[in-house]
Amino acid sequence: MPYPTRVRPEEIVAEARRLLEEGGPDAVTMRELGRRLGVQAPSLYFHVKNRDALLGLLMDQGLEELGDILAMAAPDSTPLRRRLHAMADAYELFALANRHLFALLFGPRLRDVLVDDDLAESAAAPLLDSIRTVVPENMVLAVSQAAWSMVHGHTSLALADQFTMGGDPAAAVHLAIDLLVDGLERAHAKP
Amino acid sequence: MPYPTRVRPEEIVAEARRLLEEGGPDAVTMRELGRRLGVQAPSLYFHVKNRDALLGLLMDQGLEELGDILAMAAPDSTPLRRRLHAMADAYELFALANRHLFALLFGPRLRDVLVDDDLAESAAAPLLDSIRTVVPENMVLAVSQAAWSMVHGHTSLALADQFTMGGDPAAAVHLAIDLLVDGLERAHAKP
DNA sequence: TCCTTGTGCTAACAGTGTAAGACTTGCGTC
DNA sequence: GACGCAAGTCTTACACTGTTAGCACAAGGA
Repeated sequence: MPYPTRVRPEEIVAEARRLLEEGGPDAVTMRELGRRLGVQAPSLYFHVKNRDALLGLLMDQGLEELGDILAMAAPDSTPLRRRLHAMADAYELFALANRHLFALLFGPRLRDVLVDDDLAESAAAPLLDSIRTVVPENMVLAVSQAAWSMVHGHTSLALADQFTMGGDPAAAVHLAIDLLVDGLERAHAKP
Repeated sequence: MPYPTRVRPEEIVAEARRLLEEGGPDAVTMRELGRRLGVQAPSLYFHVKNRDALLGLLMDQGLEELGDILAMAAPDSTPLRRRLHAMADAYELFALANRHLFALLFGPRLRDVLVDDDLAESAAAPLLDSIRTVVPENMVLAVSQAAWSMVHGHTSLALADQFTMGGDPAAAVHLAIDLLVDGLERAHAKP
């Protein structure tokens, strides 16, 4: 290292994430980032292609964490109903603890920024595996998409503060999951 | 009007909406807006408090349209299942035809911008009314929230291009709706 | 004719992302 | 020790953003 390196890429990503959660996407500016890292803004471009690419790195990191959390939340042994409830809760918990990162992940696609497909796939794996235990293979995808839609919808509506009419939206999701599982178990006697 | 007025507020909103759909939120800049309306950017501030307020007006407009569309899509006469399917399709159609406006409506809340509560309430009315026909009053809210979550989740995931694993996500939603309605009808024999 | 009022203008400020190019510092080699 | 090379940082600059302040103009009423 031929120069007293003042900042490493991981530090940039870490600080950017802090900035993101503190003040939303608009708060992660290259200048403020540099300021906090004791470096001029343009210097950051040596380590990171540009701001969008940096956000892309944050997205990768977020997706990986989300995948881990979902995997942890749903151990194989428990019955489907419980697994889905646990995953739904974990999904929402992650979103609440990382509002802006979550919004970044599932918001309008950043131009020219795409997350790693493998990451996305492995994040989805726990859900697919759960569903597979109770439904014939040719319906796994559809049912998984339905369940994901359900949980994701509830989460992003809750995040956007859209449940202004009261009630207990989280309970509503659990109820819907139960209805869904009931219907599936009745329709397809498990082999 | 003591001066040859060059631009009216409705025109500003209309042009802003065009800008929004053409290039996303970042494309609606005060200067480009002025350029298209034959007016300098600062002049717009005479008619509109600021950019965020302008986006707020767009949101009001969008919410109203969405409400109308949902109301049209679900005539009272048809059975619940069909109504929900129709509303789900309409919801998605609106979102696809107004991607960025939809993202604005349900994305992370703009600071200091809140949409008209009455508008939101009347947009939600058709769904609530539909649900009411098949479920006891004390469950209407929960079931409505579940259905909305379902449809909204599917829509925003589709919009964000997240269904990369193939399948037919729209069909998955319809399937889930059917399971939900089946479960409800079985559990609560309608009075 | 003059004054008020509505509407527009220009100029300016502070902030943004980022490209270009100059500089510092340390290592490896003669 | 001197030299060059390359990594990492710096300064400078440009074009763009939202927004405010203050001025200019046109028309209608007195």
